[in-house]
This record gives sequence, structure tokens and C-alpha cells, in this order.
Amino acid sequence: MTTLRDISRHLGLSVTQVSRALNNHEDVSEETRKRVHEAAKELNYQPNMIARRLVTGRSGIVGFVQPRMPGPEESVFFMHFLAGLSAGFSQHGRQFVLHMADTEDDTLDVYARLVGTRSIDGFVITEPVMDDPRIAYLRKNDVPFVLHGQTMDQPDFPFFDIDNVAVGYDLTKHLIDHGHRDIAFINGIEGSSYVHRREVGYRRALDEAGLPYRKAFDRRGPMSENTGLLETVRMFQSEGPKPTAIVAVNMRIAKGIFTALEAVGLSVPNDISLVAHDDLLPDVMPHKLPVAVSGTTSPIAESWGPLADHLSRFLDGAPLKDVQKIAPHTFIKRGSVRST
Amino acid sequence: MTTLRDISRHLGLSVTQVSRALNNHEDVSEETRKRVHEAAKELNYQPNMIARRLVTGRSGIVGFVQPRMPGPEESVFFMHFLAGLSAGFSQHGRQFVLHMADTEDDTLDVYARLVGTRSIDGFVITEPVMDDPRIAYLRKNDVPFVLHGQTMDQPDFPFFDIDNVAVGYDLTKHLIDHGHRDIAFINGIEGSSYVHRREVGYRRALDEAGLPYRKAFDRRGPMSENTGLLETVRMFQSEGPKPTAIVAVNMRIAKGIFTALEAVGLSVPNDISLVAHDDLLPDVMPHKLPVAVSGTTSPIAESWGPLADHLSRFLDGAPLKDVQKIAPHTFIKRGSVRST
DNA sequence: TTGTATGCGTTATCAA
DNA sequence: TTGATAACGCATACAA
Repeated sequence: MTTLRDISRHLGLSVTQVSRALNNHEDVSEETRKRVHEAAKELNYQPNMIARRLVTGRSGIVGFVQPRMPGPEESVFFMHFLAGLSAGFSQHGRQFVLHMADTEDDTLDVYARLVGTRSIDGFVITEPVMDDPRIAYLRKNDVPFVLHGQTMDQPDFPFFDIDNVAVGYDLTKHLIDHGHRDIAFINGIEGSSYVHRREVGYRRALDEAGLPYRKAFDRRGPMSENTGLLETVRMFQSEGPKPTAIVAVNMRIAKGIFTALEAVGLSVPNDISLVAHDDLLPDVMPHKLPVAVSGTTSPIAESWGPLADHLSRFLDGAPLKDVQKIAPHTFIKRGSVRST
Repeated sequence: MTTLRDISRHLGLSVTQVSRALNNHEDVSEETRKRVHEAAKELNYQPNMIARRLVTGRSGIVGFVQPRMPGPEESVFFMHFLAGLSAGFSQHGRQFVLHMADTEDDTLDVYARLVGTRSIDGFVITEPVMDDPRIAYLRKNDVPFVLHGQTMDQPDFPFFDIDNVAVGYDLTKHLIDHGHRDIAFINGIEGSSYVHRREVGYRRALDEAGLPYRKAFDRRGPMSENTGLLETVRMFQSEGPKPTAIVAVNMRIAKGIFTALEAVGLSVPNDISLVAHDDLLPDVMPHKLPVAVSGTTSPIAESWGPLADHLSRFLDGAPLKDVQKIAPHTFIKRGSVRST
């Protein structure tokens, strides 16, 4: 175990100067800097993170608290999520820690403990709900975190997100532009911030086109195939007007919609037009669907890097504006929409 | 941020005495102990782990290095694994860290970095192969770890395992006791320690019964349904003698065997007897199989607790014998074996 | 039973 | 450009 002291003795320098040289401070002569770096390599020096943390007050660890066991259908995605963040943070020389909370109730306690013992410098928060208690807690206690998503208009913390209002809007507008007037919207469960924002975009597009918002066309459920299947069947088997087009907020839901439409004897795009947002999840590939689905695309896997980057740089003192970003999405036309 | 110093001033005691009182040392008067604990609670004291770690030389963190992204079929299991260890270690007041290594090549580098920077106190190692390089590295560098499995006869480190030799033996013996003499064995991929040990048990049972070992009956493949399917089909479609009974080393393989047997027109247990080891994996339940399968059972989920326990106690100075255990398994008779 | 002094390895402050 | 010194918060050997 080589320490700064070993190097300093080896070179006849002070510990201070060795520390400065290794940290590439300005006020070190080029020659000393070189000698120290060489000696460090030769003696196989590795800084004792614990000591460094004590004096800087930082642990070098960032974490994610998982409030419950991910369901089987989420687990593949969750693995990618962990791998992405882990790799992202390790590029910044930080350790990424996963904490599984036993029950959903004591999640805030987990944060409190990690924060109180100075074990963790900052957190990654995902899938925020409206008025998310985690965000309230962390902000109140001045604990750094990065949010995947958006919950307020002028966030005073790092975040990374796509423009979910625009996603909802673009999907709906595309159908409107193709002459559709009866457009259903199959969304995630109420409460999530992005579910809310996509809904806002949907209604905005309807409003602008002078189309009425109909409760019967606004459907909710978990982000699963089942939801797409169930809600589609319900719409087409109930009384009242039927949509000519459907917006699905993700590909799983879209997949379920295909199954349902086939069951009720309708086809895409002849009978029904369909658009969907594609996160490029590892489990549902759009080319596996019966008809290639048009819609917005934004690879969720491309969030992990920026999330790690934003939190790391914020911890290093970067200004807020450099660690807040709304990523663009694209719209890809495929074969699932027909003009009426 | 309350420190020991705050409490000491608050109570007019020395920092030393406060520290001792909080750590429940012997040489503290009952009254002081009480006063200190009350003050600590009142002032909401939480120890600064970083400082504690610097002086003890321990980080309080244990970790697991995942050398690659788990495959989709492993991910549910992996989640349970993580959750189990996370909960287990948190009961011991430790943080459990997951590290994903980018490529399989630099796995040892990851260990080296974590060890060198004193970031991690100890590791959990699973699925050891013969002469596992991780184990060699950690032993050489005196880094504590707990092994899920066994690789040597007199391990000088903590471990937890089931008796895989006995599993292979018991499964085979059960078939022998029912009169079978042509017994196939569908095992995992060579290299893994437990694959080897189950094979040893299989051959030992054959030997004891005076039955010949036949290469054609000794089959290998990944621990997947596909392996069971493929190897069964191969056995029954090739020339030469056919088995009257099959041992499957896990339920996934057993499931594949059922599919294959059905395809070649054979049924369990009338034409073929089948036994299997059941880890009680979350994805393949034995009651979902066409016929309830007899065999050994040992819930792998019951390993996470002991693993965390063994490593924690070892780090706390427990003697080796207290942190090494081979758990018993049970044999459950169901309906998949017929006497010949 | 309690307190004093020391040190863990690093970084920051200040003086030289 | 360099070095001596203090400090981070805690635990422990030793003294009282």
C-alpha cells in the first residue's frame, strides 16, 4: 500500500508537493510533476479514496434506490439501465451503487440514511411522479441528484429528458395531418410526470385542430402489452363512437393493440391508423410487429450517459445550465398510417 | 451535521467517551451510556462513515463484479440475486455495490482498482470455474471474499454452497434404485465447478452400482431449455443404445427434455423416467411441467442471506469455520420415475 | 470510569 | 515553486 508519504520520502519532496503534482496543480514545476508521476507509477501508487473523501467531504459514490423488485418484464430493461449508468459513472471515476429498498414505504428512509452517513454524494432519480416526495426531500436537504424526466418548469437541479409534450403532440398531429378526427390515446398510468406531459401534448394538438377531447378515447394502463390489448378491445366493444386512429405511448402498448385489432377483425393501416413512441427498448422491437409502426423515436438507452455526465459534472461544480438538457426526438414514417 | 464533538460539548464529556458510549464499550458507566445515547438521538447524530472508515481502514462496502451483461433469460434471476444480497448486507449495516465490467477481459482490473483504492472491503464471487482467476487474485492479495460454490477441498475463505456431488449422486441413485441401468445425464457447460461436481456424483453412483459410464449418455450445454431439447433429440435420433432414464441438472433443462420427448413420441414416466435438480428459480416452476418431476431441491434464493452473512461476519473477524457451510438439500418424490 | 494524545491519508492554508 | 502545519471525524493506546 503506497501512500503519498512513501513517494515523498522516495523523492525527497514534501507530501504536499507530491499531492499537488499528482493532482496536476498549476504551481508545480514541470520537472517535479514528471518525477512525481513516474515515481507514482513505479511504486504503483493508488490514492486512498477514503482519506480523500474525509477531507473533501465527498464519498465518490453515487447511487440509485430501487423501491421495489422490478417485475419480470422490466428486468431486462433494468439491467441495461444499471449497466449504462455504471459504465457512465465509472468514466467519471465514480462508483455507482444500486440500493434495493425492501418495501416501498421506507424508500425515503433509505435516502435519509445514505445522506446522513455521508455515504453517497448524489442520486439518480427516474420515473418521477407529480410532486415527487423523493425530489422534495433531496431538494430540502440540499442533496445533489439528477432527474430522468421533468416535474417543474424551472428546475433548480440537473436533469435529462426528452420533450414528452412534443412527443404527444407530434404523434397526434401526424394523425390529424392525415385527416383523422377520432383519435384515441393509450397512455401510461396517471401520476407519472411523463404520462401527464404526453397527455398535455395530445390535448394541445386536438385543441389546435379544433377537435374535441373525448374521455372515452383517453385510455390508461401500465406500460405493457396487456394495456394495449385491453383498452383497444374495450373501445371497440363498447357503445359510442369508434376511433379511426390510435396513439400508443410506447411499443409494448402498440404490440398489444395489434393483437386486439386482429381479434376484433380490424387491420393496420386499412381500418385503423396507428402511431407510437419508440424508446428502443431491448425487449420489443418495432420490426417484429405485424406492420412497421410510424412514430416518434428516442432511444432511452442514450439517456444513461448524459444522466451520469450531468450528475458528475454538477458534483464537480458545473453550472446548472450545463447539466440540464432536453434531448431531441425524431419522427419516422413507416407504414401504419393511412389518410382518410 | 452532528458530530461526536457536538455531543461531547453538549454533555460536557470527552469525544473519546462519547465514542465509546455509542459503540457500547464495556468501560462506560451505565448512566453515561444512557445520557450519550439520548443526546445522540436528540441531536440526530449519524456517524460519518468516511471518518470511521479512514481510521478502521475499512470502507463498509462490499461488492459484486458482473463481468458481462446478463442475458435476457438470466435477468429476472439476476434481479433476485441483487435484491437478496442487497437486503442481506444492509442487515449487517453494509452497502452492497454492483459493478458492471465492460468486457470480460478486464474483470480482474476492476477488482484491482476497487481493492487498490480501498474502495471495497470484500467481494461476493459466484459461478466459479475450475482454477478461477478471480479467486487466485483475491487470495494472493489477501482480499476477503465469499464464494457461492466450491473449488477446492480445504478452502481458506468463506463460502456457501450445496453439496453438488451429493446432488448428482442422489439423482442418479434414485434412478438406479428403481432398476434403471441406462441413465443419461444432461449437465451444464464444462468448466463450472458445480457442473464438475455434479458429474462426479453421477459417476460415483454409476460406479458403486457397477454400471458402465458411457460418453454418449453424458451430455452438456448451457443451462437452458434448448439444451434439454437438443441433447435429448440427439440421443434418441442417433444410433446406439438409448437411455431409459434421464437426469437433468436443472428445471430449465428438464423442461426442454419434455418438449423433446413429446416430439419423438415418448412420455414420462411410461417410456422414460426423469429426475431433476430444482433451484426453485423464479422463471421455471416444476408444477408447470407436464408431469411433476421428482428430484433434489434446494432453493437458490436461500443462499443470498448466508452469503451476505458469511462475508460480513468474516470481515468482522469471525473464524473460518463459522463462515463456511454446505447446506442440505432434500429429495422430493413426484411422478416422473417408474420402476423397470 | 474518564480524559489526553495520537494517527489514519489526504487536501488546503499560509508562509517562505 | 516549495514546505510546514492544520484539519476532516473517528477510534484507540495509554495515562490518570
